Amino acid sequence: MLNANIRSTVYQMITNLIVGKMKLQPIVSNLTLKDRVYDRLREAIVEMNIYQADADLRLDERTMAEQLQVSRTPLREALTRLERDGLIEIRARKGVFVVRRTLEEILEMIVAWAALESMAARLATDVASDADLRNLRKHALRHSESSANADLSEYSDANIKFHQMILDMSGCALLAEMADGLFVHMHAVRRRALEENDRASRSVVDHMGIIEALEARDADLTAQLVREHTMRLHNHVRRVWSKFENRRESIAG
Amino acid sequence: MLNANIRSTVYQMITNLIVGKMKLQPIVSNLTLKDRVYDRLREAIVEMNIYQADADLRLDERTMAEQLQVSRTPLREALTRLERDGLIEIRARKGVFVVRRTLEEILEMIVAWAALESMAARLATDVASDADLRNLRKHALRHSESSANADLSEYSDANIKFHQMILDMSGCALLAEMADGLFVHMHAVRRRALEENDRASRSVVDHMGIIEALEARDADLTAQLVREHTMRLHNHVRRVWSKFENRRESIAG
DNA sequence: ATCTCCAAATTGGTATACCACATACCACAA
DNA sequence: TTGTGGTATGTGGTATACCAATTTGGAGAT
Repeated sequence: MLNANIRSTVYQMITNLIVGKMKLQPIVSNLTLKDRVYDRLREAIVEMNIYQADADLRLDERTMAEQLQVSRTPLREALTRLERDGLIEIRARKGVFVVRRTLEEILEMIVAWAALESMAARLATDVASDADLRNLRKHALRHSESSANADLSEYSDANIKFHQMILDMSGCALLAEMADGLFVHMHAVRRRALEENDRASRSVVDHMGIIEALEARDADLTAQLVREHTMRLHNHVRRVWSKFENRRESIAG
Repeated sequence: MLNANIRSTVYQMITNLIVGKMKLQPIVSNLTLKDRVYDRLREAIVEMNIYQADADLRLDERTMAEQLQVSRTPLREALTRLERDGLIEIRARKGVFVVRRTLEEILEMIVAWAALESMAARLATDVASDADLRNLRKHALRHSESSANADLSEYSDANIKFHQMILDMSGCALLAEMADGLFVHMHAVRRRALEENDRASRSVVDHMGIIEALEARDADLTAQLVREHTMRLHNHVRRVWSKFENRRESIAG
């Protein structure tokens, strides 16, 4: 099958050659089965509601291999990567399990996130272009309404986007990448955190303050505001989740 | 062989039981071949001088499998993890290559490190015990001489330890863990960075300032000093490495 | 009814065979 | 000599078979 695809692609190229107009192509994708399995599993795990009390955290290699129509070998290599991501845990002869993060771990992730984004914001005051800042302000204004309209689903996405924009504006790709790695683990947290009383409106105010500090090119102030903003989420999550943990019930349900 | 090891371990346990002196069992290590191969490869790669002009960055699966006396399967799973760590790159049907970080990437790692350790130091001003701080000061004093004695090898290790202590004192394991992940990539950088004129003595001064800020429990000042200290390394590396990059020579030789 | 113990099923771990693509090499022609 | 094409070989990718440890369930004893 793959062979046939390559053959037909090459055939197409030769045909183009004969006709005389050569354009060249990027040829075949380098994506291997392992990569595709990894992407699909990662997506599935992130979307899954792992904090449901009755959630099935157990993954069976042979079942998955059958569903994905691949052998266990590339599947296991994908699982190895997911394990390194901290999304699953592979216990020898016991099974593969999606990991449930503890409240403590979630809080630590938020702290790390605060550290990274705060530094990103600091750098951004120096390297971000005026156009970047205009973009950021535009984005924040456009979506500030959705928080008032209680359209929290939309605002949640816009909120995430806001923070990603700051990370990108730092010009330091690694900061953004590392923060992304943290976000993945907080999928179940992010939206819920907003769905609480006046969190959203407070968030809008914070964002405006950050934008103004950025526009003023005030590195220290910007870094401080971003850090405090994220640490407010930290405090909020600690307060709210404690209740759930104590009741030993679903956290994200 | 592995089987024999397990057998002898179990035999030991039974013997202990019969003799009457029960000690409890760590049982067999849950370390699988994959894990052990991963550890050994990681160590080997980190120790390897990848920036030598004539360094062989190519790794051959079958050769390694033979040397390690394991099949390619666990080896490849270890390689998958190393790839996710960013230490190697697996190119389909081309080979496995140890990645050479560019100057740009090294600089970004230092920035991220600064972000993490600065936050760690900030937290430490709040949660570190007085005993922790005494320990830190003792460590710094003990090794400040080696910088003067030009015993840079020893001071380099002590220097790393100093920063790890701060990360640990934050009480946030994730910060320390993420910083560790960055350190691995900078093995070839760290020592060299010190082996330059007065870097070491300047470093000692910085450290003392950080300790004093910690002891004063001044969060903002501590965070600032740690950040500035690491960013000085950033500037230093940028200046020094640029020469090497231009000459296209060894960086860590 | 309950407990003990063993055998079969389950499950991840490992070894091995084979495939398709990449590369190097070489024969041969211009 | 130089360039072209084919072919042999090497490499990572994948599939599959088997292994060892664990779990499970039920037969048999108490």
